[in-house]
Amino acid sequence: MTDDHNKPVTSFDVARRAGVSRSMVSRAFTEGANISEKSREKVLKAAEELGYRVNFLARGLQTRQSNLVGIVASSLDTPFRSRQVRIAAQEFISHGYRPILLTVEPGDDVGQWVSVMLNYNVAGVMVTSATPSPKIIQECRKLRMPLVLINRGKNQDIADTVQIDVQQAGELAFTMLTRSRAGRLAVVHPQIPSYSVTGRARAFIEKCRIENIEVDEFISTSQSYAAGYDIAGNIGLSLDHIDGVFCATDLLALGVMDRLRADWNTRFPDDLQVVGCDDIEQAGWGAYHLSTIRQDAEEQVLAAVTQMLERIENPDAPIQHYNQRLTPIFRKTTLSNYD
Amino acid sequence: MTDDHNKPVTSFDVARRAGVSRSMVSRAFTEGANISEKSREKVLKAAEELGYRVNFLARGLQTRQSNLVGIVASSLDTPFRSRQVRIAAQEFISHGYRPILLTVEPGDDVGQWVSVMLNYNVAGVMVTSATPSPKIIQECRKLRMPLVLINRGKNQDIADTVQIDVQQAGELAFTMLTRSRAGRLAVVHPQIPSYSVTGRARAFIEKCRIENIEVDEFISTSQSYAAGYDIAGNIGLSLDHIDGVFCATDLLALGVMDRLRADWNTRFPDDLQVVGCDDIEQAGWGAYHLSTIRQDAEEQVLAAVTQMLERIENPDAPIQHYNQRLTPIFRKTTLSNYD
DNA sequence: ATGAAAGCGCTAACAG
DNA sequence: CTGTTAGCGCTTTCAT
Repeated sequence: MTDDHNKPVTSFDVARRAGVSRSMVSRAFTEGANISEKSREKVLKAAEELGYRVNFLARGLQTRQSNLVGIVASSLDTPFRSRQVRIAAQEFISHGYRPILLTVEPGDDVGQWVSVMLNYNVAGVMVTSATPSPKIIQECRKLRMPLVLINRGKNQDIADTVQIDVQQAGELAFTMLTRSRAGRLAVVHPQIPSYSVTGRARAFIEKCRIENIEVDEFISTSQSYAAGYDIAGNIGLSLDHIDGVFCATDLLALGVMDRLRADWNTRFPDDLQVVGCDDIEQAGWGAYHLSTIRQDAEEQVLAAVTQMLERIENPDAPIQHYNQRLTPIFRKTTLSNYD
Repeated sequence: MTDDHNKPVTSFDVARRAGVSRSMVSRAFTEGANISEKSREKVLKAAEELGYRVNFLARGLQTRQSNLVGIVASSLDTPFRSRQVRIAAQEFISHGYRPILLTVEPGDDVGQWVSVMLNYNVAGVMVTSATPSPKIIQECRKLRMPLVLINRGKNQDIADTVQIDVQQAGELAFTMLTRSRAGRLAVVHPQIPSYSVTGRARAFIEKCRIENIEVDEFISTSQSYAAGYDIAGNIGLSLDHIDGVFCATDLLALGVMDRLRADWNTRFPDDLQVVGCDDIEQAGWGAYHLSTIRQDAEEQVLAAVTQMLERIENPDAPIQHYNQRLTPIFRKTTLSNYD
């Protein structure tokens, strides 16, 4: 090994050592290329010895397609989101794509990050965070860059989307809460509007209105556990006339429960029924046994990945919207189930 | 707009429309390049009109450096891991790097993924999952590819690492548990060995031995909540002669607590003291108030990113090991604190 | 089956 | 300050 130079080894080096042309080493690393088994082995051997690796970026430049995809996500350290991202990454990888992960912090402009992705020639980008501006969505469309939005509503029919059926979510929550005993309801949802979480709360309120049930509205500062814990300070004050509460997010529900237990010794479901939404892992933990509405992360992400793959395949296909159905999960914070 | 062809627009197109050379458009997009304000604006305008974006991959090919980095992580949907990854991604991004996220699934070969990163000319890779084989670590070193390992132990002094002080962790757990009343201890840790989690359990046991305190060992199937819940079935049987238990992971501790409460009506800390490790968000939740040993994810990841940046800067610097100190967090599952 | 040559989109070195 | 030239590492016609 005299050639331990610092220069990265290129196909040229391999070609020389194998005594063939650069084309041959390219072929040796290309599935189903026109090359004899003998030559291929010769090349592979030389490559091995030299520690050669195909430079995918250069390859992409030539073939005019990269197998990079973008994932832009916010609140990555939140149970539901991290689940989504894990599945998405895994799924992309299993399809031969490599995900670039761009995390959105509060105050960031999502569009900016989507825009950055464009610089990397990604095959497509999936966003599960705040909604990018119509402008950037337009730009993606113009550049024929596949873009799929998760739980951002059908954005003016301009991008592929996967979203939960917010209507169904609201109605499900209502039914779960009122099935056993009608009552005086409440809902807690975050102040900052967002398609899916504000949407389900709105739908719930609407349903109450239709059914002529009074509903108190509690606005939390965010959709976190801490926010639930905080707002529960107010809920506690209304405990005497509230039967059941729908928390727009499991995390919110968990915070609410802990605060109520701590300050008012509330028992669930006897003193208060509660229903969450998402079905994060913690909802099923023994300390909570939260009844909730399951939003199947796997189904959701798989649908999104499929949409993206299809659009990469056929950029001119009509826009798709996948409306995800929800499942009620009866655990121990509601009085009875449907049977 | 007659030129709405499908062809992606290149610097050549922009150059022509702006009436300058390709070099000029390159300069226009390069920080601190030698170009007049007037020309730059002309180029920028043309670029804007055409919807031009610099192709970073091509740029990287030329400048022989990409601003891509790799993150390989397992169990991404776990509280601590997702926190690490969020911080890492955020940190890399803020330094101008774009992280490619490769998730490791059980049974995967970590080395394979590190290897894949090499194809993308990443500036470096951070791994927080199972330990890659010495072989791949060697290869990275040979290719002068910066590699930093989090909580994988000092791998034969062959890669930069950041890890917790397992010794301190074990001793801290011991002290937290025995400070108020000496007793009969137990430890639960997963079967599958891993540097940091097995390490802290071993250190705890060792400390008990030195101090002449008996310690029961419970082996769980993994480090998850569910595994803790399961193994607590056995712990329950020994409840009469155990005072305190150290769970190698917060998640494990939470599972243990829930099971013990459900089946034996155990009260913490009165019936049993418990100490976890990591300090995930859930440890602080009202249903648990788990006393634990904090492993500061932010500090840890920042240290790792810094190591990597430094190595990119200077590939030949001596290997670094960052030994992270731990902090005891006294909540309500231990009897008293240090004061 | 193999090699020569052209070129993907970009930047850097060199003239002017 | 600007244009010309020469590649970065790779794949791909097109001949042979």
